Amino acid sequence: MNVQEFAALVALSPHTVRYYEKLGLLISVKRDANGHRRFTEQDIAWVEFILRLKNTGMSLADILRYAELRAAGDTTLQERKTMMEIHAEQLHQQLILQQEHLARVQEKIVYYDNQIRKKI
Amino acid sequence: MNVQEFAALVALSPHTVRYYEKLGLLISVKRDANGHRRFTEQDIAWVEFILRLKNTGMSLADILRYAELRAAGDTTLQERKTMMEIHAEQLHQQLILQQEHLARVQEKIVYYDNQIRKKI
DNA sequence: GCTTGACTGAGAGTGCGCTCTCAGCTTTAC
DNA sequence: GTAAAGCTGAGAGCGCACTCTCAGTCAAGC
Repeated sequence: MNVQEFAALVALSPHTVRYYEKLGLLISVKRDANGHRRFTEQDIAWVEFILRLKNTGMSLADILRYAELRAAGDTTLQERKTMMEIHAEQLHQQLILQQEHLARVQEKIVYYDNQIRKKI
Repeated sequence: MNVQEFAALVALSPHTVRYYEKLGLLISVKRDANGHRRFTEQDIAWVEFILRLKNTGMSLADILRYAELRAAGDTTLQERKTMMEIHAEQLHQQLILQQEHLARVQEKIVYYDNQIRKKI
């Protein structure tokens, strides 16, 4: 598929897809005779995982490091596993924090509710 | 307390504290005879709540809107409650997503673990 | 009286992650 | 053959949230 179709499937703009490839996040994207990118199902799965990492707070620089390890092959399995373990732990801590934040916001809603009741 | 002590207590830099006041997030911070800011316990509680909103993805522009409602007094209680309800719902959805992301990262760790075992 | 240190506001600079512009190239349709 | 559509890379521009620089003011200690 071309860049437009691919971008639509992963909910990015074609600009952003090209930007990610330029950064080095999308390694070995095939090209046709005109030099136009041809994306595959594997590219979709890969970008979707990248977006999970990004949406859980990993910087593009760190994702790039991960993409480079992946491109380097099987010798980097342990290193990639370690990266994911560290990230999973951070994400776990982050989830605990977010739950605490949510509880405080909910307390605030109850407080406002009481204030509003008092005034009526 | 002065800006330095205050910044340390809320884990911001003095620069950022002045920046937040300039934006309008910190309304009615007292000043001493020299024009130096004098922060109170109430300012700490307020900034801590602001930081909860920020750390759960609310933009400073939206937080400013909230701060302005708060400064406007009791007539905005309902509006503030509505803002917090919308934010709580978004945060709740975000938590579900993050849990899904964490599960996928953990699956990846198991996958790497299996690959590494196979190679040994 | 003079240095040191902490404050002040205005405004410039930074880093990140896009987002867009633009000139040039192909292919397709008329 | 020519216009339209969609691609290309290079590079400029943007929005957000800081972060820093700088000139100036003031209080305290020597």
